[in-house]
Order: sequence, then structure tokens, then C-alpha cells
Amino acid sequence: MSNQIRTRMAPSPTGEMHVGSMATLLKNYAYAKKYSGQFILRIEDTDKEREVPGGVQAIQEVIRRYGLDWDEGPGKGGDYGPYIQSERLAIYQREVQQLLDNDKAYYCFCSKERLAAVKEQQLAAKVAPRYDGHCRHLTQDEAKTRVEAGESYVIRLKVPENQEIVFTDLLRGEIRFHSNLIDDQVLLKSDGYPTYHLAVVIDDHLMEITHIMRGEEWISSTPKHVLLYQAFGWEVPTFAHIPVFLNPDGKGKMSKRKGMVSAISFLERGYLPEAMLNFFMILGWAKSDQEEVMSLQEYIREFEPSDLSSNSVAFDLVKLNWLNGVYIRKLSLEELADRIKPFVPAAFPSQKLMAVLPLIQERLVTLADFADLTKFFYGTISYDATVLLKKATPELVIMQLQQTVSLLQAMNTWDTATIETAIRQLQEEKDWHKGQYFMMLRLAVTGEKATPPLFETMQVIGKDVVLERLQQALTLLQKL
RNA sequence: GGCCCCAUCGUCUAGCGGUUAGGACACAGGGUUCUCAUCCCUGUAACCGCGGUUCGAUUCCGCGUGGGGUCACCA
Repeated sequence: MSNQIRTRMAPSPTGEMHVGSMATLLKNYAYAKKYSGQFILRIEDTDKEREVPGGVQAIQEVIRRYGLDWDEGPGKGGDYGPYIQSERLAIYQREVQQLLDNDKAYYCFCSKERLAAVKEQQLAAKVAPRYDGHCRHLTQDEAKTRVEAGESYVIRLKVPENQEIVFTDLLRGEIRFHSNLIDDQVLLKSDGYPTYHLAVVIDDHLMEITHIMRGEEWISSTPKHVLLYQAFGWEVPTFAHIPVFLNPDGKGKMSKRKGMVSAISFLERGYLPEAMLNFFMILGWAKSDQEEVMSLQEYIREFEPSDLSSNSVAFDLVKLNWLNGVYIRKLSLEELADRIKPFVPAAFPSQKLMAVLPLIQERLVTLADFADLTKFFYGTISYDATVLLKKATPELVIMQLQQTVSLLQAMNTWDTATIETAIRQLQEEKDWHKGQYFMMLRLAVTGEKATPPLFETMQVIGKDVVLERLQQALTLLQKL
């Protein structure tokens, strides 16, 4: 149990899980799996103001819907629980007392108003805004008296002066910060809850996390965490800060303002979870043979955090679309039918589903394209009759339609091969222009100029409806 | 603005001192074909700049420039 790789993902239930979080989660998951370690899910719900109802459940659900899972965490248990921070308050209180006793932290009684005023002054003086250390030198006794008198307080980290803080990042090597630039971070809030910085260090240590893979946006808080590990006298784990996703245009961190960023929303828009995961894999990392389409198993086998690229990457939706198409085409008809169910309109005649699917499978970019690609298989169609006259006179088209109607009416069997043979024969006999005739039929039968192959489509639509629509075309033309 | 990170085709990357700088997506052209899509072939396209180090820099170092992150009793 001691030399095992243990990774974790620690989301907050403050809203929908971001795709960036899911991508980070995948890396933590894969790394633990690769070395037969454990991947832990921990809920960081220390901000009770921002917490959304159902948030904890939603996190678990979206992870599962992406086909991933955790070894320890909510609903699973484990030897290091509880895995929800709000249930660990006593632990933080206990540990922070250690810091206080060892003069590594101090009580701070400054009001929010005073803090705001200080910050304002600093900004005006063009100085980096940070806590001015007002309460830093209060004696233990003094602090105790004020606490006992019921004064509101927070506990701050006593950041050492003139010290260089160095830590190693798996992707970037050594990163150094100077302690004089680091704020005396609040560790325990006035409501008794820990801040992220306190809780994350205590929990990662107590849960024996060996590798912390998290977003790059955490680099600047890492020195605070290192200071905390040192203050506690704990071993510092290995860090790997994963580059953030940029907007598809490559400008700025991917944000809600520029489109949907929640992990669940991509599934709801018809992206396959395996395509999403594959996309996360190849953003910022490449397999040794450069192959981009790969399974989770292959990824787990090959992934190595130190091979991750250290620059931010654009969330290229065009490439995602390509990958999603690749995965849709890989699906068996049965699987596709199952997956596409939520996207099938209520009006769609379900008995036709299995016949329609092979005709649209290679045309689907997302599962949500189903409705658009299949609307002419049922219901009524409408189009401008003049499109039927492309490259032909009204007389010719009317004749073509009439003869096609007679031909089809006389058919005893209605299968693709029979329809195709008969229509091709007619076209050749009459020496009609192939492109013109077939396109005209396609429009008359579907109302669309881009459809699956004509004969298969006619077969699925059914003889009665096809004849009806050819008649409708004739009627329209005669009215012109 | 301070601090930190980053820098190869439009995008994601391979490269780890000597290469015709490779691949994928996208794009363009062609083939297959009843349209679209799929599939196949071909092509356009990159080492941010300037100094060093070196016999030799895309590769190592410095500076500049550009991009990104972060500066809460939020995570």
C-alpha cells in the first residue's frame, strides 16, 4: 500500500463540471490505472455559498456517463474517508491547531472593511495588493483573549520572509517563487471552514496522494501549498500542472461566455463519451506511433504525464467533430440504435429505425444530426417545384415522372435491387441524362438535394409514399 | 501592472545539435459515385525575432516580442 500510485480529482459542487476538469480527471484516472494504483474522487465543498443543490450527485453522474469511475470516494468508501470535505471539518481544525502551536499560522481579526481599505490604498500606490500583516505579531495570549471574547477571526499562514520556494513540476521542471511575494493566505475562514489551500494539502497528505495532476491555473498557488507541507513537516507530493483549454479560436481560457463548456452538455449535444475522451487524450499529448484514434486501454498503457505538452491548447471543435464521426461509424447498428434513442424525435416511426440507421450512419457528425438527416422518411415534405426543372424542360420532367410512376406501380416486389434495376433500365432505354433524372427523382421523393442513396431511400420510405410523392410532384408541375 | 508558465504548418503534435522538418484535423485539387457523406490519392502550409555557445542550431543559453495563467474569508 505504501509505494502505490494514488491520484485524485477534487471537484467542487459549484456548477456543471467543465470539460477541462473531465480531461484532467482522465489523466489522473489513466495514470493510476496504468500502475495499478488508486484513483480517488474527493468532493471539495468548502464554499457553502456557491454550492449548488445536487452538485455532488451531478459530479458522480457525469463521470460515469463518460465511462470512467473511481476507486475510492463518495458512494464507494475507502480507507481514507470521509471523501467529502464538509464531513472532515474536525480534521482541519485539529491540523490547523498544530500550525498555531508551532507558530506557523496566526489568528487574524481584521474586518473585511479594513482589508478592503488596505487593498484600495495598495492599488492606489501601485503596490501589489496583499495582506499587510496587521495581526501577524499578535501574541498567543492576546489572540486567545479576543477569540474568547467572541471576536470573529480567520487563521492565516505565517509565510516566512526572504525564502525561495522551489518545487518540481513534471512537465516543466523546477519552478521557483519568492516568499516575500506570497500573501499570508487565509487557511481557516471565519465560518470555521477551511479554504481550498488548507483542505487540499491536509487531504492529499492524509489520503496519501502521490501525484497531483491539476490545471495549470494552480501553479501560482502551489508555493503556498509547498509552504504548508513544510509547515506540517510532510513530504511534498509530485506535481504535474496540466495546460488549460483555450477557446476554439485559440484566444483566452475556454469560458462559458464563448459556448458550452460543461462536460455533460457535450453528451447532450450528441457527442459520444469515447470520442470526447479520445479528444482529451490527443489534446496536448501524442502516442508514440502518432496514431490519434485510440481506446482508453491503449491510452492507459501509453500515457505518461511527463510527455504532456506544456502549452495551452485550443479546443478545436472541428477536430472533435471529425473524431465523433469516426466513433459513430465504428458503432454496430444495435449500439447506434441504443445511443441515438434520446435524439430520435417523437414523431419518427420507430419501426423504421433499423432500416434508416445504415443510411445515415456515415453522415452523422453528432447523434443530434439524426432529426435533420431523417425528416423526409416520414411526415410530409415541401419544396419549390421549380427545382425539379434543373437541366430539363417541364415536358420532359412530367414525362419522366409519369413513366416512373407507371413503372413503380407495376412492381410486385419492393426491394432496393428491384427498384434500382428497373429505374436504371428505364433511364438507359430513354437515354435520359443520368444526373438530371436521378436528382429530379431525389428531389421529388425527399424534397432534399443531399440524401442517402436514392434507391435505398425509396425502399425505406415505402412504395405507397414514394408514389404519393411522385404524384405530388406532377401536380406541382402541372400548376406551374 | 507584479509574479509564474509557454512558444514547430490555421489547429493539435513528432523532433530531444547535422532531417528533403514527419503525422493528424482543416483547406485545395483529383478518383470512386445518382446527390451528400464515407473511402482512396495528391497538393498548399511551420521552426516568433535578435544575440550568443558550437564546425554546425528548430533543438542549448540570454534578451526581446507574443500568448496564457494568477494575484479572494472561490475553488
